[in-house]
Amino acid sequence: METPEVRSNFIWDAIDEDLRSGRYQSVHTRFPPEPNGYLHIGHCKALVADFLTAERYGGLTNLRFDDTNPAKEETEYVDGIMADIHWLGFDWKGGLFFASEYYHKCYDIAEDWINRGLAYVCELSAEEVREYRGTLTQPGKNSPYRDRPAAESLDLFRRMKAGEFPEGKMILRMKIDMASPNINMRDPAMYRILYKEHHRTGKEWCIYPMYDFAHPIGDAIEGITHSLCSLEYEDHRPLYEWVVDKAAGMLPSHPRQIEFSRLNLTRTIMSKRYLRMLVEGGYVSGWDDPRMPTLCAMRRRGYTPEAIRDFIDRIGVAKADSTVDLALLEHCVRENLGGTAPRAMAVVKPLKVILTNWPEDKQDALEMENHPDHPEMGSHTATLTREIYIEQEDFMEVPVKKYFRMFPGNEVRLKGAYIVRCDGCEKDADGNVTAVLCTVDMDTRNGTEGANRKVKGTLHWVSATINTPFEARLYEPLLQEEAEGEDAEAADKKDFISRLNPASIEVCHGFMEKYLDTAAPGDTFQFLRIGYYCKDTDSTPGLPVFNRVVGLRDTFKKQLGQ
RNA sequence: UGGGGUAUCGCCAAGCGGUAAGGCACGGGACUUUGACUCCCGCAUUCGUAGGUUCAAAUCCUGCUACCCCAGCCA
Repeated sequence: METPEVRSNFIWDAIDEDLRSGRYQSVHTRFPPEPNGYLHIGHCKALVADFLTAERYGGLTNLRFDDTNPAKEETEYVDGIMADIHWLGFDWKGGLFFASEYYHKCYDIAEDWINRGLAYVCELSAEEVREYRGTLTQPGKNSPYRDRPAAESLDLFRRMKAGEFPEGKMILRMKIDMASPNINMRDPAMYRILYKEHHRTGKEWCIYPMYDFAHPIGDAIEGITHSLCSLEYEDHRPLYEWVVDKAAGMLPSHPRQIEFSRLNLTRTIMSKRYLRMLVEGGYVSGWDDPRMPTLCAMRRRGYTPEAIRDFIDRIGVAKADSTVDLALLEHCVRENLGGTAPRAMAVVKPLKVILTNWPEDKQDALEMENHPDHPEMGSHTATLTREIYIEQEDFMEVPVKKYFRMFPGNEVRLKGAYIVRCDGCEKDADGNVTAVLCTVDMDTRNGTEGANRKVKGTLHWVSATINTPFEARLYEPLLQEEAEGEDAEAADKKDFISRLNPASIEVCHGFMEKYLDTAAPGDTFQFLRIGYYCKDTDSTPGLPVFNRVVGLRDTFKKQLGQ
């Protein structure tokens, strides 16, 4: 066994240096989602980076919900996110926390800063604050409230907390530098008034700390050493440092923020805002609709945690903006499933075949291996009868060139059974093929000498009398058409919806082997030639539902120029 | 036109002064009771660009260019 080489990255290089220089003695990370939606594939990159980084250095990772905006957050998401992290195989050994647990600490620091002249209550309106902030090229100007006495700010701040003022009336601001070329340093807001019930603290507070204040404080309280985040926070880093510095006396650690590029996947919607629109607009059945790029949806669709982690491992971590080809994700899924999923036969789009020389009542129980490379996975029985179903696409009355499945005059092998010759077909009044007629070569039963004869094609099949009907859902992930043209980014809600692939779901009524009756929700099988299918965890008793995870590579279609 | 970043094969990504890893995709071939899988073979004389330093540069220096992020009382 070769030990897969764990590739280093620039973050680990930086941490190696921090450890070498003595800046830190250990490593402690945190994964800080805001509970305002479910985790999607894009979050996995940060999640894996946080957990694996700590693991690499023998440290721990905290799960901290960044719940500082009660207007958008809900308990449902907290529970969902925790379930998803566990499903991926990670555990917050460092502990479970909520930014809201630090409200009191944040408040104390705020009062301290007011007293030290580092913060002040500003009564400018939101519009005025924007005007005073200046622009990208012009410096801002000081708020007229900037130099009010600390005692005055303190009094106002306490009354803000007491609920004496309406939302928007005033905010608490850090006193940094209104002329800074970095806009984030122009006296950023620390606290705003919000009469919203918080999913954890209820009505206890009517003032809530902003991310730029609460996040570094939370990191420092928890003793985080390396605070990993995405690139857009790069110019918040000086602010992060400022907050940690000013609060140093009241907090145990001085964490370091390191940024890396977030994951983008070709044609995949990776914005919580848009995903929320799909859910709330009823375009999908929910966050776990198998067409969604959320983890809960991918799980339901049959993606494995192993495949996703392998994918994240392969894309690497760097600082360049990048968009990873969806094909890589699908490759990882196929590779993982190909080696582990039991094989089974099911016909998704059935076409009846009558074995004309097969006795009416004859049943032949054939042994089918569960996996060609893993004998230890055992085998099961499939029963051949006079009438069977094959896939519609496996028969052509008039074959195209290089077609070596079933057509009149051609011989094919029924997987694990016999070689049959196609003699013709029956049609209805409209000319549609209703049944195909074949003759079985009785000397070619699987396992006998005669079976060693070579034929070009092999087809999967299901008995027409001994089977279980099921519903196959061929989900395609919701993908966006590549937005072309100059106005590509001006995609408003309408454009966004209209650019989604329309035929992203196809429901088929097929037949599967009895063997599949024993499948448990979540079990995935490779249906011969037609792809990987997962028993839907959402299926109800009765008609079983299998979702397609991902299709097989189809070189056949390419050869035919389709 | 302020500030912060990034530029290595179609897509990711190693490389950290000594003469371009790897994966995906793609092309060709072998094998095949899944046209899958597997297996071979091919795929950057060149690292955004123009100069400079050096025996030697993707790696150092300088100047350009392109793209991304920032003007929420969101995170």
